[in-house]
Amino acid sequence: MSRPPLAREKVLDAFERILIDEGERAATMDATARAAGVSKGGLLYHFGTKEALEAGLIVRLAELVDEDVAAIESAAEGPVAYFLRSSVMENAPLDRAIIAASRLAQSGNAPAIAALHEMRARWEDALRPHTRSTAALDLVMLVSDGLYFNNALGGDAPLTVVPRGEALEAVIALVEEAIRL
Amino acid sequence: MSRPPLAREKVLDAFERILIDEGERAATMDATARAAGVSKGGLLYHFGTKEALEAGLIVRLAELVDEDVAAIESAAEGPVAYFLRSSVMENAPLDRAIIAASRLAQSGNAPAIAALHEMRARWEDALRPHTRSTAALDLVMLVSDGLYFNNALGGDAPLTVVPRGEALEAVIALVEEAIRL
DNA sequence: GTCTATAAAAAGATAGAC
DNA sequence: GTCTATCTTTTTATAGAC
Repeated sequence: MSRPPLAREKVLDAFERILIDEGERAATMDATARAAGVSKGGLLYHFGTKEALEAGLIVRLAELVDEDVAAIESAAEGPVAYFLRSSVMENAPLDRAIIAASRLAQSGNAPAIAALHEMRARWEDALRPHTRSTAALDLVMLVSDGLYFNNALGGDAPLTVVPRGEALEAVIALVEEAIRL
Repeated sequence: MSRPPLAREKVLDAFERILIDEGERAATMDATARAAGVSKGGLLYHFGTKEALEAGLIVRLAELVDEDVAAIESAAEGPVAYFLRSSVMENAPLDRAIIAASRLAQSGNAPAIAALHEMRARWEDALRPHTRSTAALDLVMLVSDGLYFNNALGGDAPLTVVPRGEALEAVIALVEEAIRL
């Protein structure tokens, strides 16, 4: 696994950041190049089209999902609690990749939609053995979705103040009670 | 309350539809005019700027939220069950307005963010008397968010197959058990 | 690998005819 | 109220120098 060129990663970081903070519309190649500190020509050497730039982000997401699923399966506190706690956006690389990909998905970007689908399927597979019924698994996934996508909506101003700390632990306790095997 | 001009409503419908199905990027004034069956000049008579067009959508959302909160408060089956069941996107006018507004919110559109915040606050106020704790209210809101925004992501291809029918009822039963007063 | 220059198309908006 | 024509700026992309 060779280290990718630094400029390439900087471009990808910038593109991701603009998608998250300012939305799909603002995430132009021009704005991305400027934010990455390279010229448009420089960007176009690494990503020849906008589609290639978007695809670069999806590849990054897929790699981070691999790591995440492994962490869920081996969590000491139990997969469900770990999964819900890690569903609160912490600005971690995976969180950022998910939000950026979901921005692309909303414009109908097929690879982004497929990658998010697969991510969800893998989470479900990892959690299924730890829930007592389909409804229980659905409940866990829905709460996770709520935690993620609520905070993802507003950029600076999240749509809602998602429960944190004590409040989050209380919700996790309610869910664990409801789904106990 | 006088009936607004037909062309104006057609423009708003078209703008909303493109935002939902194709995303923020595709929702240009040109594309909106074409989809509404009017010329760009015709559109600009009703909405002089893109900002005005976006504001028109937010006004529509606010009106639909008023109706929805009234329906929640007077639901025969109980506010929580009604609220969760109606959180599954049914392509109703309110659902469409929420998704369209959330597309705008993701670009940092301040009125859209404010309107979605207020909507959420009003839902919480309506449901609070019917939950036994803050955590219980959080749980209900998170499940609702999960139901909404998951289906909202993909346009044609929703991110996940949100539980419907029997499966949805099972989740609602789990939640009602967990939050019982 | 990275740059400048530039082309071709699409964006938001204005002016004015009907 | 609705249209066509036009202007300006932005966006994606190409060409070719360094």
